[in-house]
Amino acid sequence: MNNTRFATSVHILTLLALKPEEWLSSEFIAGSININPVIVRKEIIFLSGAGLIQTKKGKDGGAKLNRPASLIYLSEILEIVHYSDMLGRKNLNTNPQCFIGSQINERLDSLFKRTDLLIKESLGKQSLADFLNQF
Amino acid sequence: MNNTRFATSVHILTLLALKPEEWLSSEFIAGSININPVIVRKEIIFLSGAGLIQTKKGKDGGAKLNRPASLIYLSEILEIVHYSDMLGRKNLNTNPQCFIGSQINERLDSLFKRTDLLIKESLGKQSLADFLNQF
DNA sequence: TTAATTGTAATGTTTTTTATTACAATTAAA
DNA sequence: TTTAATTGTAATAAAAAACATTACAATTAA
Repeated sequence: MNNTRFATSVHILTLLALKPEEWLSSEFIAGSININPVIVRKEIIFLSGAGLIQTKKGKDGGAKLNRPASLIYLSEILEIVHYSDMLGRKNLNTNPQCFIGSQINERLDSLFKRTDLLIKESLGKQSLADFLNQF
Repeated sequence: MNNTRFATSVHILTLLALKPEEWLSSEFIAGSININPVIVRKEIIFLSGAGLIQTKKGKDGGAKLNRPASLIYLSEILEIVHYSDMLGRKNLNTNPQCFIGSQINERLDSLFKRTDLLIKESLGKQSLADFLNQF
């Protein structure tokens, strides 16, 4: 993947972790990341769907953490933003009549999956609180 | 990253590893991957620049491995395609007046670098020959 | 009743990635 | 010497992905 979704989600959650009692608005969060509030709201929907945060509509609404930052792991964030195939994309349409072309995507798949798992295991040891404590 | 460069390079090298004595043309290789030959030639330039393969111009020219596949590691390929920030991109332009916004990219950088290193170490244990042997 | 906010859709813009065309330079072989 | 095949390279086009923007209904608090 080559987008900013992981960085954006981590940023959102770090802000929420810093003020666990407050409802932070998408406008405020967007101002910290310096991106459009709609992008933040869309990302927040995923985080909320995964149970990491809760949101409140209407005046003085916003988002806040649903559990302590010490119980939120970076691996969860990675899963929420659908990161996989960290080593890139495969060439679809490889030649089915070629010995290599016909099988390479299965082999790459296996390699990619093992690599993704390695990263997830590593991020599974790092909590949002750990991350925030580095500031 | 969200491109096919790693997959393409591995594909090229796997074909070369299968026929270590032959000069394979970009046209032939492109036919196996099913992409444009110019893309293959461009990728080959990087592989050649890194010393993994050699090329021969003119009629009956092409590319072949420069060392045994058992001495080529997947980590080298990763480096050649300039993969880094495997966890994605950062939001540049974060708010310098925000406690989080002003520091998050340093923290993410550190996290991203550690993650990249982990992957490189893992791929450093897998040779091209190992990969080909799975076919 | 008003103001602030989320949720969502629709559309537009920018950036990244891949493909295509073209051709000079090189090399092998007829 | 001529021909054919090939790399190396540039320039441009097309396609895909990512991000931004606008708009507004629904909701909520004050």
